[in-house]
Amino acid sequence: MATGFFCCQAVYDGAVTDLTSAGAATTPTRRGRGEKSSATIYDIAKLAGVNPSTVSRALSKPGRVSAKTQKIIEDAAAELNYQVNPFARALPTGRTQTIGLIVADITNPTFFDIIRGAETTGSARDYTLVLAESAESPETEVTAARRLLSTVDGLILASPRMDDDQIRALAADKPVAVINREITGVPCVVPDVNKGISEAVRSLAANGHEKLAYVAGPKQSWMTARRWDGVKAAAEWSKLSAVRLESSKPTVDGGRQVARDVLESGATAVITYNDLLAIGLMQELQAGGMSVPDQISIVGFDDIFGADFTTPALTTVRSPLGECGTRAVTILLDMLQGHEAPGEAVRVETELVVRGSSGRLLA
Amino acid sequence: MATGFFCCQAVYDGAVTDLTSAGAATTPTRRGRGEKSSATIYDIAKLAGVNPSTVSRALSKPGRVSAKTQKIIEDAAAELNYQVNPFARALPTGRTQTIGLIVADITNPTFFDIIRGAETTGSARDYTLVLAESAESPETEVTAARRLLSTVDGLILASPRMDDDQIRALAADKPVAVINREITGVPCVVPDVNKGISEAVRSLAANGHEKLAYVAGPKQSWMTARRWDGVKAAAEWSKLSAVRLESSKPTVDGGRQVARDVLESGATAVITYNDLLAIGLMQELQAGGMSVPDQISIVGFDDIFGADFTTPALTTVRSPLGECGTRAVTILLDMLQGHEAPGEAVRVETELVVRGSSGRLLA
DNA sequence: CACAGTTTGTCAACCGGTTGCCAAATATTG
DNA sequence: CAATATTTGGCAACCGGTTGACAAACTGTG
Repeated sequence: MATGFFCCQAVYDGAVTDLTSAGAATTPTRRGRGEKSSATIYDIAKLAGVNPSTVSRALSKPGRVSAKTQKIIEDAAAELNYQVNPFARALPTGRTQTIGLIVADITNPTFFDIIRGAETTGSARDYTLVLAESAESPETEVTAARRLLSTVDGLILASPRMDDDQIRALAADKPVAVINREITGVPCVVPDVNKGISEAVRSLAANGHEKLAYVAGPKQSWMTARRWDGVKAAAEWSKLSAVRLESSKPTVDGGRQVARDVLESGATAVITYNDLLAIGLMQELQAGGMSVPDQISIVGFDDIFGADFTTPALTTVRSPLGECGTRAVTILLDMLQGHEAPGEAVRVETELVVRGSSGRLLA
Repeated sequence: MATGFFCCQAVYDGAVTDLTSAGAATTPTRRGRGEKSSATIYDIAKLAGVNPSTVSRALSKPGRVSAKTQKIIEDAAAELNYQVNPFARALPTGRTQTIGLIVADITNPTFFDIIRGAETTGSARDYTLVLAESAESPETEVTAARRLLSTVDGLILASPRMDDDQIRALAADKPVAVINREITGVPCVVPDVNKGISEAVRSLAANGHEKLAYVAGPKQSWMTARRWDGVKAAAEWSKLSAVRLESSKPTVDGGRQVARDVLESGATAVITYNDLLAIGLMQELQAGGMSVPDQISIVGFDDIFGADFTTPALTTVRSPLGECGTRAVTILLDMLQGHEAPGEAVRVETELVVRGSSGRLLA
């Protein structure tokens, strides 16, 4: 039952540290064992000759005190190098200036951009990000979410593994935004796969492919179904046949393992649930003597870090994951300011990034 | 610099939410439906028929209350689904059960493993990780560190960019651990590059290489100097000549740009400051018609995610970054329990991972 | 059974801000 | 200039736990 939180708002910076006590009253603060004690609004009040509540108002309620006292108080705060104590502030108000983000796997590169997008957007609006990992387990995820929820102002779930009702329960408590999944009644940000997928399928069709395979991801992933739907529809439209293959896990290793099935399927073009599968698949096929893209074209999904490290570099449907993070934070912070949550899921565009792993069939 | 906006009218909610006008003496928390409003120790005290302070002791000071009341209180807590309010606890004690981690760049894969190691080790001991990014800027880093420091129990700096004295100043305030850099007086965890580097250089020498180039990283990186020292020493020992080349930035792109200098240097084997440089360099050399490793061998550093996506896969000196994260957290938590900080820097071993990008010279 | 020594629970004072309420100070108006 | 409206600052009660001091309830002993 670890709990974490925190916040920070560092408004007053600039003055040098201590050493200049200017000895007026008595040395005010002393604390338990940490030598360094930061100034409190009481110290400021004493220095400025006003009441602590006036200090509080001056520093948080703009316009509530006269410009004159405002100035006096700000000067005193600067001199004492004052920083609000986030805990003291959070206790009565419940506001923590913090948002939580839960991802399934910290080391999965898919989430890197989401994390960064969220962090950047959050700190631009003076919110701090607290990160937690669910280790791909729905149970851990629920626990982490509950835990986090009590210490943050809002929560973002990226590709959550728990079920819809659990998410709705969380959302009933505090603002929640979901990335990479659609749940009615909860604000969601999802990449709209259709554009990217149709571009991919059309490009494959134009290169002479007729038989397409889709390598699916984890069963409990909402996205794997959406992507398969998209591939099926686009293939139909382009008059290609499409077959769905299952992978054991959505990793490089899973991609290697599915290579056999891919060959057996007779498909000449493959779209995978994510880039890791595509990379593993490509490695295994190449190891078996196949030439990519001359004999088989491979298209990944997401455009993760490293997708262009391969030879040939991976063609992939890019999901704007950073934007997803940004959007989710924006929605959340807007909700915290009293805005309505968007009724519809927010959709962000995907697009095909053509690199070397897809092309004309030479066989 | 106006930070806090006025909002929030959520006052001490006595009984605003629901319709139970009632209005008897004291009915602070109603718990008609599930775990909506979190229970406090006062609720538990009432239910268990004891004083709140007894509840507090039962829940945090093991052995301070009798086994009998302990049991009663625990049952009551369980029934009310009690969770401590971290803010309320942090206020008087200053302890937050939280540690901060500052990295230069969230999207730099070098840090992924550090983050994961720290997160895992931390949550195993009931600490939560708070992540901040310095965006490679020393100033941002100092600000972030100061800000974080006031809200966490301890701080970890991974590859810090600020200068030694600033770090010491932080460390004077609260426990601080540093990764990837050595600073006297501050607990540090650093990969011991010597073993990995000598393995690499010896392997290159054994493959017939005589002229070695080292592609350096950012000037302000402490590690780039250490690695160059290691390469120089090992080269001397193995009777190779070694030349140092500068890169513009430690990224794939920086690696591409340095390819010219590498060719001009006449070296047949290259060790780079990190894997990204190695990957970029390899891409550029291959694009120019060079064959790796037949004409030139490339050895990276760190063994980041994706280092084996390349063709040939990258030979690299692996730094156990996850272990660095783990160790740093362990040191920090031990310090928080009153242990002494280790006097010497903690060294973790590096090792050569031989893949396809290094080998015998055929030219 | 009285008495000193231990446990165990209670009281009350914090930690550092926030905010409803009220009175004093100031501004506006007839 | 008096009367009323509006600011502005102070008081004090919180938020939910922690902890030192102390008394009541037990324990063991002579």
